[in-house]
Amino acid sequence: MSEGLTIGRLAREGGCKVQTIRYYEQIGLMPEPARTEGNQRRYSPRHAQRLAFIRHARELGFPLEAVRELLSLSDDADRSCAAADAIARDHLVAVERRLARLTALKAELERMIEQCRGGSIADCHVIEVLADHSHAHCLTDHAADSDERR
Amino acid sequence: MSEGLTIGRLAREGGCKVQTIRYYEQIGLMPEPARTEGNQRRYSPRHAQRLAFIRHARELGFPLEAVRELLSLSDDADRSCAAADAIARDHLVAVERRLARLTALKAELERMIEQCRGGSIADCHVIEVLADHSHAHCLTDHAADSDERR
DNA sequence: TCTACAGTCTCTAGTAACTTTAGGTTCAAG
DNA sequence: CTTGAACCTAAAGTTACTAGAGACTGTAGA
Repeated sequence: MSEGLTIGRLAREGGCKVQTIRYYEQIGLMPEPARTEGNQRRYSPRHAQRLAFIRHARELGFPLEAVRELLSLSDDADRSCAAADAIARDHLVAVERRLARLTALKAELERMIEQCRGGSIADCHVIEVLADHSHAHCLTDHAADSDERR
Repeated sequence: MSEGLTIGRLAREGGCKVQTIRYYEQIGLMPEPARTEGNQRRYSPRHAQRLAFIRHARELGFPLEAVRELLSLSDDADRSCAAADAIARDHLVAVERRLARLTALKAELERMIEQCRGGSIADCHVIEVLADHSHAHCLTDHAADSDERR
């Protein structure tokens, strides 16, 4: 007869783990829900909505801090759209950088593998390419670093 | 008059931070270098080569564990190239998955931003798209999750 | 009503790959 | 001989969770 969703159901709906929800609560992204007499969390549809928002933003790759900002914007419907737009634009730029980098990596990996035609390590191109950075056939733009790592 | 590279110079050459080198030493990726009387590290060209290998592999996005394997393969020039090839192939698959995902994200972000034409949050599409996952215009393939996060 | 057992609770620690901080020591130049 | 940049160790912080331990709750079937 209990009211509301259990954390397990909410997790299934939101496409995440139970622990993730508790984690979001702990860091203040999700509000504390009601509890049963036995101290178990029971969630309302509003909670489900908020989790959906968070998960969707995360799936789009927004870092949690950006999600937090986005949430505070959406809580206050009168403010201008500009801030949300700026966050989205920033993120787009980051995504584009990562994309460019990954595309280059893919090309280089394919070339490395292409050249690997068995034989011993002594003339393995995979190893060789890695060992000698200045190798003429290195396509990677090393100026564009610290994107992948961040 | 000291022999060898200081850690600072090695870091500059390798394109990483001083602390990163100490970290690699700590986890056994870089061998312990000689020390001066005053206990400072002094590196040989061999160290520089090894760091270059590691950094290059990292730039290509290989996780440190893969780098470790690759290093042990390259230390032993008689073994078959097949293992290195397999690692590279695995990694290529991972890169391709991330690439596909990022491409979809970019499209969705662009669409979100495209639709944001000022106005208040109440009708901001950035927020709206995030809030309503089932929105018809959501392009993201949510089956392909857990790539971005990992 | 009893009992199983899946689900829940809190708390702590672990993950990758570093980065940062604190508090001190060494090196090389002027 | 003094200054200041570069170095040292050790420990904690970062992101976004994930996993485990050990105990408790909720509910469905016998």
